[in-house]
Amino acid sequence: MIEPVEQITDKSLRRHFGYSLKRAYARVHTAITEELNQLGLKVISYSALSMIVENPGLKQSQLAEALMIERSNLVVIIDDLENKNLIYRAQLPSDRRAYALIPTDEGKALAVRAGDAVADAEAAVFGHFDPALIEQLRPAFDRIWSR
Amino acid sequence: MIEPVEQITDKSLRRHFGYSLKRAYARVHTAITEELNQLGLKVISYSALSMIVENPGLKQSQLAEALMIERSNLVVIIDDLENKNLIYRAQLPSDRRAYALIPTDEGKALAVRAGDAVADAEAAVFGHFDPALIEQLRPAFDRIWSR
DNA sequence: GATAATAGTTATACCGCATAACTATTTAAG
DNA sequence: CTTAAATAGTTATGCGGTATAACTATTATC
Repeated sequence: MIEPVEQITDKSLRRHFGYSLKRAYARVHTAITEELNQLGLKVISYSALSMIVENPGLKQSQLAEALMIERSNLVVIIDDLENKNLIYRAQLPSDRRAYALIPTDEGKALAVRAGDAVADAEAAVFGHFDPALIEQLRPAFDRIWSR
Repeated sequence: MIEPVEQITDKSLRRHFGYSLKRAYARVHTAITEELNQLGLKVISYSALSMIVENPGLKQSQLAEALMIERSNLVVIIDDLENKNLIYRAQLPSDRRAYALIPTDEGKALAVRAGDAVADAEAAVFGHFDPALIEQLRPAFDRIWSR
């Protein structure tokens, strides 16, 4: 005889730390996305803009590699930033195949505002974390990535 | 005069802890996906199978809510698990609209193997973490999620 | 000078996820 | 009791993120 199940448990999944990580990241990602959305940016376009402001003149292929996305997918992101007058494609005299990506003053200003908005969003999510713990975690997580 | 940029930095992005989190999660997700792929499972279908083994007889709508996915997207996942003879849809006498999801012996066995495979993959990624730190982080991350 | 490699672009496809609409069945209201 | 509303499962569809292939223009290599 098959009976309905009232109380659902997820003990077998909670065993995995990756699930805690996934869900925590989902919260951060949502918070950041909403903040950036108010500034007309997506997470990936904010990342691109920040990198261009920090590394003015870099090429699309360099940016794609740094952001670990495909060159082809970067095109529309750059198009969008350029249409919004946040950056522009400048001709590289040394290589006529490539573009040098340059931020406009407007782009530089927005990068600062967006960076602070992202930091605020993260602070709201991790507010109850000990700052010392965050600084302990950062290199530990970065090591996971860079190996 | 526009010059090529040799060395690309990402200081402005490294400021955000969310990036460290994202990249670390990407690594663990990849590791888990590869392990589960060898067992013919995706992350989401492993999650579904584990929940069904732990809560035999639950309905699809209950499972969808527990996994926080749409009912409509769960259908194909259940179809797949059923086609692989890992679970089956049983009629619920108390509600002819709903199915009771029941694991097969094969499904139960695979859930155990897959769970261990996931745990191994996570251990490989977080191997250099102090176990005490993990157990400190788990409830902290879960609190981020459940608020 | 021919060949290979690189930069940017376009088109395309797949996947994860969300919404809407539908059928069948159950529950709630009048 | 009958009708309306809610629920369970399903199908179709669209959107966003991501990956691959093919193409043109240009540069580097042999």
